[in-house]
Amino acid sequence: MTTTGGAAPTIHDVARAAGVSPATVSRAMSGGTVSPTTRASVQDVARRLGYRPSRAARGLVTGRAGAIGLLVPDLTHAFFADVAKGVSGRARLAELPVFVTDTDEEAALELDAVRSLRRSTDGLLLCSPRAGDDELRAVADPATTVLVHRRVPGLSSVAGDVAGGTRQALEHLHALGHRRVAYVPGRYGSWAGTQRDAGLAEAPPGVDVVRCSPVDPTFTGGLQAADPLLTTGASAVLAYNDLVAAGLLARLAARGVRVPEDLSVVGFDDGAVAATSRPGLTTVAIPQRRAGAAAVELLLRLVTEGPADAPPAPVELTLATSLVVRESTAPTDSRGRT
Amino acid sequence: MTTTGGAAPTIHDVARAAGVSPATVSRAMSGGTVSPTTRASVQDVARRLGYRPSRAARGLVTGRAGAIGLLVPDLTHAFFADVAKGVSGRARLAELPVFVTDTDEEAALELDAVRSLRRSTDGLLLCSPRAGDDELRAVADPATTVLVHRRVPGLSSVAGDVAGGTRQALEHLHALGHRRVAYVPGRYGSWAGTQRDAGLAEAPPGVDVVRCSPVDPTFTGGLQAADPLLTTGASAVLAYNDLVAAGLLARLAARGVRVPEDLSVVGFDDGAVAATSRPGLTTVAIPQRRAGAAAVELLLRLVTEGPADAPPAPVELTLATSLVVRESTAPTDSRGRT
DNA sequence: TTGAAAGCGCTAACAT
DNA sequence: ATGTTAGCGCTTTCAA
Repeated sequence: MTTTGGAAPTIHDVARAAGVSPATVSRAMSGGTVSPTTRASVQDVARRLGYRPSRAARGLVTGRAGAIGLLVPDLTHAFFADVAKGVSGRARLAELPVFVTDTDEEAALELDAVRSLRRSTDGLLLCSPRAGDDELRAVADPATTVLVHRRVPGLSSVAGDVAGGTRQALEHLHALGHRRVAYVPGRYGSWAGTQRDAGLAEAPPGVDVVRCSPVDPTFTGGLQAADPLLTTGASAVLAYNDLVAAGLLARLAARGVRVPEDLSVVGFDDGAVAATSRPGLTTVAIPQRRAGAAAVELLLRLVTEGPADAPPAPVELTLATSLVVRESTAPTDSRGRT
Repeated sequence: MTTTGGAAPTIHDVARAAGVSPATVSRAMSGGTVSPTTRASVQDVARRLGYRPSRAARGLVTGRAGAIGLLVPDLTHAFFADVAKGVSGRARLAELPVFVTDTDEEAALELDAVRSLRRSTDGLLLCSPRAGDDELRAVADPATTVLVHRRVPGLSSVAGDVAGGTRQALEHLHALGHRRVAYVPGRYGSWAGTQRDAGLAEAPPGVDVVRCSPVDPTFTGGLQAADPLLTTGASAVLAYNDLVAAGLLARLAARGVRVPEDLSVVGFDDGAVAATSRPGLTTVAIPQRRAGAAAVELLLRLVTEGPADAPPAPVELTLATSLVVRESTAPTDSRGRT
């Protein structure tokens, strides 16, 4: 701590030192009606004393916590870490502290966290929640909740255009001459998985999509998927995400299958792995960071406009995805070449 | 929201519904002196009403915020993400919400965040802070601050035994017959860098350590370091961290240098990259997750025992590191083989 | 074992 | 433009 004597200064300390009433200090600090002179002098005193209004006290009277909450399934997953960074950065601009909870991919922990955080925040950001639609609706207030990378009817959300991105990837492969494309799905029943399916359903005419067995959306999952994949006769593969793609790459290299000469590989997410794998991974980029920032903005809007009493119509924001082309995809006529 | 009518129930609502005074409800919820009968009935009513004590109100009277803060330089860096996950998990056990702030590797943002969070938390965890020792001491209260992966005299901390880990790596290489080991340092002046230097200074006799130019502690930094490295005549290289090692691997492969046959490579941190790079990276594992959890525990201890008035002696915890041996290191007598 | 009363630090009417 | 008053939801003496 700095040289200050003891406890943190209160609004009364500032008031006394500035020779005004606490109410005036309050007005001077927030944007109340005060003469420019007093405002300046009060703020000066406040600064000198190192005065910071107590969030607790303010929250108690205003009914706003002055903080928001963010729930993610796994902070160590690059995708969620990016979202969290976006949230943190945008929240800092608004001088809004963020409670972050890692829910360990557990729906139950998620719902617990929502219940306990609801009370101490002005709003919640739920990133790719694992809980079911009904559970979420039961526990989340539509007026103060924004989903990220997930849609639930009745709740506001910000999500990447995953279906569109999937289509882009297929078009890219189609243009390269691929006609038989394998798809390695992740876990069943996730929103992101459903979106990919929607994209696959709109494959360009002439493109056959072969579904492999689902695997864990991890590097290990990719390792597992490689061998079965080679029996499908596909000339290209679309992986559930970059991690799975990286696992594929590793196992394919071990099997002596050359990428992209023998097989083209496309990932999903454009995480750090995509740029650092060998060969560099062609992948569908989702703007997670922007999604996080956008979610904060949307929440701020909801919470600000919210008290208009009427049940607010949920807002659904879609962020464009884009295909990042690297070295893991090539035209089919390069097959068999050295 | 659930079916509740309107605002969140207060202690008065519970008191009324249970036919007791608010004071009794308070005692029943916390561990006060209440008859078992009343306690049970009050808790029952509270549960039925979905009552959650307001943190703000409680904090106002008790002087404790009932929350802690965590500052990290970059949430998307695997190392810090792991720490954050450890913190989040341990804090959940204590039912302690965590304010997380990504400070974008900026000392100024860090110090701002400390100042603004100090007031609304019971304690702060500073992970690898970028600010200088004096700045940190000026702004951080020793009684309520724990550093993670950094030491500053006068402040409590939890850190991995980086120097020891470096020594382990050198011993491993020495045992494999390497006598000339290159070291690729990261940025100047970081605590972690200093620790590695300390370990390097105790290299086994007979081992020559060649310092390369420092690079950004990233994949790109590793790419840059590879070519100069090859001019040093070293048979093995110790990289600042796994990312740099991965960059080295990529560039070495492009240059036709085989790892580990022609050159052994050792990383640092044992992040996800280490296991998924090709070849798998021998690396010094630091238990970041446990460090995060341990930091929460230490903070809890400080804050609990703290009010013993006397300036508490800073506690410095050291966590053991361990060498994870994978495929990127081999005996020197394998050099030149196919 | 329980209740009554005071007050934590702040903001928001309401006066002036 | 500023001061006075009341009270947010809770815990904590102090009495009973």
